[in-house]
Amino acid sequence: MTDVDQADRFARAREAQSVALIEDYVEMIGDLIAELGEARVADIAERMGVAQPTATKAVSRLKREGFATSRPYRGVFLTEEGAALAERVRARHRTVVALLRAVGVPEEVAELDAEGIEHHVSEQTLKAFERFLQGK
Amino acid sequence: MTDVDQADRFARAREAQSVALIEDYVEMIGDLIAELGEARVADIAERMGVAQPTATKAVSRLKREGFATSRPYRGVFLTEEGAALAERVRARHRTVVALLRAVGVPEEVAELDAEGIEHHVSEQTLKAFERFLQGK
DNA sequence: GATGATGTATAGCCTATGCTATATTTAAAT
DNA sequence: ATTTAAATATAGCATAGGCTATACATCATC
Ligand SMILES: [Mn+2]
Ligand SMILES: [Mn+2]
Ligand SMILES: [Mn+2]
Ligand SMILES: [Mn+2]
Repeated sequence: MTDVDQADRFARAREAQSVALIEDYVEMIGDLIAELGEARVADIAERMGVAQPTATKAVSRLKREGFATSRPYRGVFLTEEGAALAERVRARHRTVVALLRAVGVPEEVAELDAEGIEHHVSEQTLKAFERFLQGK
Repeated sequence: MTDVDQADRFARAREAQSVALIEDYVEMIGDLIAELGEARVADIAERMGVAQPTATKAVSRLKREGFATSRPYRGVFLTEEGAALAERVRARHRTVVALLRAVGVPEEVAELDAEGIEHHVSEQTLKAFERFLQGK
């Protein structure tokens, strides 16, 4: 393998990382809206396990990147794009957990590890996981 | 699932991320030493796909955390702890690639995704992967 | 051994993601 | 309607990880 190839891999992993937080926030805001009818910054912060100003800042980024909207002192909403991303991320999360379970990982551990793994599973790998799960 | 549980998961994923760069650097420095007899900052930078000062800064962190040693204008060396980490990381990387291949992921894609996934695979999941691979 | 090329370190900058402390707004209670 | 409590925003700080430009050291070459 050439140095450039490997450098590309690392660059890809770095990029995935930068997207990971967005994905987790968007998915989780979707959960809150589904469960409680709205997503308040305080709830977002509590579920993410971060301080409230950290959540506020994250929401700013989601807005800047077009995944969410909000007005001062009001709840947070997902744009169409945000809702679509949340759906994709949620489905992928489920598939990753199912794959881990299928190869013998205990449920608790599968859920734990999936939270990180999911962000590095490409479309191709996801498809392979789905085929594998069906063929069982 | 309680909010605290989920918050813990996210916290764990964040922690894994913070360790990920260290793991990649240490593994790669080990590769360089094995291949070239030494690891120079310039080579580290090239393989990581980052600028040279970025690699220098990373090496500083490795030293600070006890995984590497170096003297100004000389190569970088792994401590015992660093070499042990490199070995663990390399083995885990291989296992993750093997598991992906075993469930039908093409080799190229497996290598690409593994570079990110590996850092979120717990000991328990790794053991499950190994059992699954043996039982085939 | 002087010189030029190469490698490394340092300075200074940026963005992302955390935090605490505090101001401000909204909502609830009296 | 006030007052109080709760939620949110903002200010200011820290660390990690990027970058470019530049100073400095080492190594070859002549
Ligand atoms: Mn996640
Ligand atoms: Mn998830
Ligand atoms: Mn990696
Ligand atoms: Mn690796």
